[in-house]
Amino acid sequence: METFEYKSEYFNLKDTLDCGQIFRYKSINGGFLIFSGDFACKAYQSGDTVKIICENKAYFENFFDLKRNYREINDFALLSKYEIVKKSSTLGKGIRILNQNKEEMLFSFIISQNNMIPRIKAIIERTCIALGEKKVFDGEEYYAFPSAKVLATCDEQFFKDLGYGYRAKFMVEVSRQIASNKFNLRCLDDLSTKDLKKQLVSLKGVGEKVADCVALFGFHRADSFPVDTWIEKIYKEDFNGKLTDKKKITDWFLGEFKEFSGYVQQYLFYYKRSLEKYEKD
DNA sequence: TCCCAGGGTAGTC
DNA sequence: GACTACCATGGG
Repeated sequence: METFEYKSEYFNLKDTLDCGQIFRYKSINGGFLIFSGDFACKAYQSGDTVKIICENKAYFENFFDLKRNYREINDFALLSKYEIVKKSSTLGKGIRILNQNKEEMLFSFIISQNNMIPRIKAIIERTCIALGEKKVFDGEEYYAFPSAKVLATCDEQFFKDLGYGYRAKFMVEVSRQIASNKFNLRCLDDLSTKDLKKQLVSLKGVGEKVADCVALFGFHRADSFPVDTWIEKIYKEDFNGKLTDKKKITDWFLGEFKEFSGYVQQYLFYYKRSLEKYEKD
């Protein structure tokens, strides 16, 4: 077991976890239990300092993206000519884009299409319990995210019984393509973001938006800008945007925010959803 | 009852 | 290329 601390005004654990990029974590006394692929860690924040307990320090240093300069990213957004970008980057100052498991991101965001975050979490949780390897970390039992090889042994009805709905057939197809090595997620690192997305979109159930999310959260391609229904709403309401084609909206944001696009997207997404929650409470 | 959710596919033109 | 019906499920 290893414990390490990271001190930064640009790391807020709760905001990083709640901003919609990760689906497997839960609150424990005073902190969080976080899962990624096969691994787990515990993380606690007090003030500017986050304490992380894990069995694989190198993995979680990379997972939390601790070697990147987030001051530069946040400053870029704070200097934006758009009021909404300033506000959202102030609220989300401590958001970091996690470096998550590529397979897990691919399957998670296939599930995400036309779905709701609490329901996505529930489906993933049921999938891990049904198929994932049972593990114990620091006294906590958990189930790893199942490999494509294991997912590929299941039929469509199995996924439907877990609540996948019409996405069940995508899971069957994609898991079998990966398990049979017809599609290899580990050979895509050297591709440009454009070519990476082209490869991802070739998979059944993966369109532009899902590919953007996998590129951003699995490959850390910050020159990605996923446009979902929330971002579409922001584009219309807060940027007075007139485009209707989602691919053109993505391109417009990429033109505005360049290599910082992915970070700004998360600031905006979190801000808009936080407002909605606040209004409901 | 209709509308919405971190949308995508397949068919049509 | 753009447009559209349809796709499961659950919450509001």
